[in-house]
Amino acid sequence: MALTAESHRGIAREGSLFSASAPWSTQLLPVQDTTAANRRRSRTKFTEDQLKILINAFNQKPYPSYATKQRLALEINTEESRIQIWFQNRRARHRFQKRSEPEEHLESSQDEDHPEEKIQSRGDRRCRTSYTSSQLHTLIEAFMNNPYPGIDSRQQLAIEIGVPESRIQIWFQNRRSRCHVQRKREPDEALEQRQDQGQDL
DNA sequence: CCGCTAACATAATCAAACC
DNA sequence: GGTTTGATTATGTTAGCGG
Repeated sequence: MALTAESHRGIAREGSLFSASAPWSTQLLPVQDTTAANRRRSRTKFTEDQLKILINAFNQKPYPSYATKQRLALEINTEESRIQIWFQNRRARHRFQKRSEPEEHLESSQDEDHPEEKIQSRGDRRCRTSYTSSQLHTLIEAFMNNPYPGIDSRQQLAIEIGVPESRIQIWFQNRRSRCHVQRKREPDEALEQRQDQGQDL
C-alpha cells in the first residue's frame, strides 16, 4: 500500500524555491498535520447579512483603513482579523476575475466621495505593536519549538503574553519569512559556502 | 466529486521605533 | 540616515462545506 497517488500531490511542489532548506524542521511544510497544536482556526461562516455589509463596504473601498475594519468588526460581530482576511481574499478573487473580464468598469465618481470624510487611502494602519523583551523571549522560544503553531497554540501564547492572537500570527509570519531571507543572502562568516555555484542575480 | 472560499503560507514592501 | 521589525499587500496553496 505504498502511498496513494493523492498523497504524492502534497510533495509535488517540493523542489520549487527553497526546497528543504528549512533549519527548523527536517521536513517540509506542515501540511496534513492533524495534530491539535497545528490545527487551523475553524472556518468562519458569514451570514447573509454579514456578507451584505462586507460586500457593500468592499465596493466602496477595497482597501479599508484599520478604523474601518474595526468598525466593520463591531458591526457584524466578528474579529477584526477575519475582516482583514476576508478583504484579502476578496481582492484576490476580484483581481482574478478582472483578468477574465476586463470590461469597461472604471468607477466614475459614483460614491465614496464624502467631502466630510478625508480620503486617507492607505494612511492609517494599526498601531505598531511593541513587544517587551520577556514577551519576545516567550515568542522566540515558542518559535524554536514550533514555527507553525496552530490556532490553539497561538491563542495560548496570546493569553500568556497578553497580545491579541492576530498579532501572534503576524509575528510568526514575519519571523519565518525573515529566516528564509537570511538563508538566501548571507555570504558572511556563516559558513564557507562561497564554494557554491557562485550564481547570483 | 467539485466549486467556492476561509484560512494560511511566503515574499516584497511600507513604515514606526530606535540607534 | 541606517537597521530592525511590525503591518499590509499580492499571490499562491490548503482545507472545510454545500450542492
